[in-house]
Amino acid sequence: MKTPDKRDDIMQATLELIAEHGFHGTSMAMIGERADVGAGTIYRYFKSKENLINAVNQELTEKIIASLLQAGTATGEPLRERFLHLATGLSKYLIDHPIHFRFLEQYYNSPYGVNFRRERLLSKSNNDNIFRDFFEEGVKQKILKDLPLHLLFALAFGPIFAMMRDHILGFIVLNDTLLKKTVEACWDGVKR
Amino acid sequence: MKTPDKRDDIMQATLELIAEHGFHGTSMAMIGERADVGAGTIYRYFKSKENLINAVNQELTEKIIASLLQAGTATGEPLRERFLHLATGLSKYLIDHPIHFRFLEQYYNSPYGVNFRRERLLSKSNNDNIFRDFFEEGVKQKILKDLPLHLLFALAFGPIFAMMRDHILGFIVLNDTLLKKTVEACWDGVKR
Amino acid sequence: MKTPDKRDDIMQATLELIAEHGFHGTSMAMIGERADVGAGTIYRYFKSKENLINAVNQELTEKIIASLLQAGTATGEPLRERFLHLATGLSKYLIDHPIHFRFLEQYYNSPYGVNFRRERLLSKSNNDNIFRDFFEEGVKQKILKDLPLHLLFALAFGPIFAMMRDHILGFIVLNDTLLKKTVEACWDGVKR
Amino acid sequence: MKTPDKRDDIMQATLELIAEHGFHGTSMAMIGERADVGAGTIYRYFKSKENLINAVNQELTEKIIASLLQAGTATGEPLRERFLHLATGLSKYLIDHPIHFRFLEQYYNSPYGVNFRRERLLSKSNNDNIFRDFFEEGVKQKILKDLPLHLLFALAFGPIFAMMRDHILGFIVLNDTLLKKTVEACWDGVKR
DNA sequence: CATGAATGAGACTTCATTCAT
DNA sequence: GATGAATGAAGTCTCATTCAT
Repeated sequence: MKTPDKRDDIMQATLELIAEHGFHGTSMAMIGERADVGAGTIYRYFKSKENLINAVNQELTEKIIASLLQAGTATGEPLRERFLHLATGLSKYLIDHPIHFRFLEQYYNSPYGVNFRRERLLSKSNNDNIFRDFFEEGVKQKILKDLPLHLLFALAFGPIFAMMRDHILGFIVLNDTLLKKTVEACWDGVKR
Repeated sequence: MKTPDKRDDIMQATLELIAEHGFHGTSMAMIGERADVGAGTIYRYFKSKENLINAVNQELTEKIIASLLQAGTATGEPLRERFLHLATGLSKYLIDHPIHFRFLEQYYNSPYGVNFRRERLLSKSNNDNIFRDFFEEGVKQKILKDLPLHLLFALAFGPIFAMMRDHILGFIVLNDTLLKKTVEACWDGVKR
Repeated sequence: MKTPDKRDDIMQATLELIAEHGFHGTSMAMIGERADVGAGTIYRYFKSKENLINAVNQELTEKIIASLLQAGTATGEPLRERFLHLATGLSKYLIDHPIHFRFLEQYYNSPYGVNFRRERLLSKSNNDNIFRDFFEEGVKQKILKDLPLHLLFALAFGPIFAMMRDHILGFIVLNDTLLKKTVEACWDGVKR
Repeated sequence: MKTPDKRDDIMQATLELIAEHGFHGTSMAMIGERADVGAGTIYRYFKSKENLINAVNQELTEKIIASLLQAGTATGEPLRERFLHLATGLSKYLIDHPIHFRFLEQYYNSPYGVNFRRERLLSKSNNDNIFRDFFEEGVKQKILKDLPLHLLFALAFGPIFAMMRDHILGFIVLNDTLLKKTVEACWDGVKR
């Protein structure tokens, strides 16, 4: 049975391989092999390796946002609850998809990614931006510390990314209790 | 008479280029050119590219630790003061040496670095380990949250690393006030 | 459609160049050029230079053995006749293929070859081993001198290899009469 | 205490290293180190690597000839005795100096050596040539087979060189009895 | 004289990309 | 459309040779 969509196979193979072997450890031949596709075929769907990787990044980002939007709570709830929901949702997503996290780390530390990196999750042009909305409202309500948005973002999610690295390396074993405590600690960091 | 500077020139060139172009974006030829040295000369001082990069990493790590030890405060002081000192010292070092930060990020995301990554700053074998001592004491005194060391570390310094990324990209402009607030917010994250 | 000849072209080019310029005098670029093939193409067929050279050696060895088996005489014949057949066959093959002889000399004097060298023609594991069989039977029948197999081999074929060297250098011009006399002289050396 | 003659040290180091690691496995740096001499110093005594190696070859050849001349027997003796003396002397020399043999094999199979190879031991210009004298006289007296000198040489010494290779590789263990038998077998090969 | 640091040509090998089938 | 054989630029590393000290 043929796979319905070769494009998806290629992207999935790319995601896995780059998460595992890093950027330059992944050759187009490897991707072709894993996706069960001729090396040349990749170029029917993507103009270049850079292009392919950017596409994977984009898709991943969209998936995460979608997941967060779904997990997002009604704007009516107290800000603290909304934060806990958001941060827990993000954490759980990353824990469930460590490969996505590994890929994004590789991506943002590559020459390809550095150009894309600018203003992703906090971008003004991104109307769906849940994070921006959340932080702006929190500052206005004087519930969050009076700091630039980027700093609030760093305080809120920096620990979660750092935690993920240790989790993937096996330095910590996360469970619901531990995760809950950590997310609450993040709240302590941003709340006034 | 030997030119002991040549070794330093090579390491400096490596540091800058890798910070700028990443790991695989930096060729030995580029390093040689920037250091004003024949490509083959590098191999008189370092056995391989990997070796050279490990040496740069080591030197950088030592410099940072030295800087922190110097900035470290007497153990007699209250824990909160010690933390603010430590975190501010680290932040200032990184802000003053953004290239060091960029290099280390590249390093820890490379196949070379991943082996070194394990337990560096928190290593038991590292007797000078200021961070470990600090966190262990804080937990014992019930001043810090009762969490695994790695998580405390993530809460305390995750925001600082995230902040550095945005700072380097120019998304935030840091001054002493802002830095002070951020570091205090980190304390809020870890304190009980 | 695949070009199965390309692999042969590469092996032929390797054979000729190494026979002529020796092992380290032959670069992969030279091989590519002579075979009318991009340098990188060689690596589609052979994992490394060492690999390629081993393959050429193997093929050559097989060809020689095949040629000898074909020239080999019925085991019923007198031992002397069998020897003359064998030695003449080998000599003629080498005279007809001086390049093969040059290559093998290079090969057995290279670090690559030295590992292969052990027990090739006399190997117990080589079931087709005509030489071993011949010598063992000759000793048992008390027709050949009572000496270790390796020494019998040296007595029988040492002169032929030495002759080949002089022949290739043009010091001697061989004809059938001369060859016949030489081979008979070799028999005088091994017979009791 | 300083070594009286650096030139000799360099040649000795070259001899040993090339015998052991082959031609291209021996770098000028290695030679310098083994000879306890700066790499650049070698060039005070020898114009180039090729030059140095040719010098070693020359010296070795002279040593062997000298050794043979010394071991050579009075021309009055029967030819058979003279041959046994000669061949045994050569064999013993090579067995006692396996490194010399290894070097010469490397040398004659290198692009450097191939140019020198022409007419060494049988050279007309070499007045001391014991071998040539011996064979010519033997043919004239109708004691040796009526064959070109090169072929007689191949028959007489080809087995000895082949034997040496196996001896060095450890395939045969030579003792006086075995050597005597082999040398006599060589005589069987050349005598009429 | 002696040194050995410095050099750069050149070796082997990989890989993103192309193109004939 | 799909393929994968072919390519050649570029990367890491070695080493014979030079030259300032």
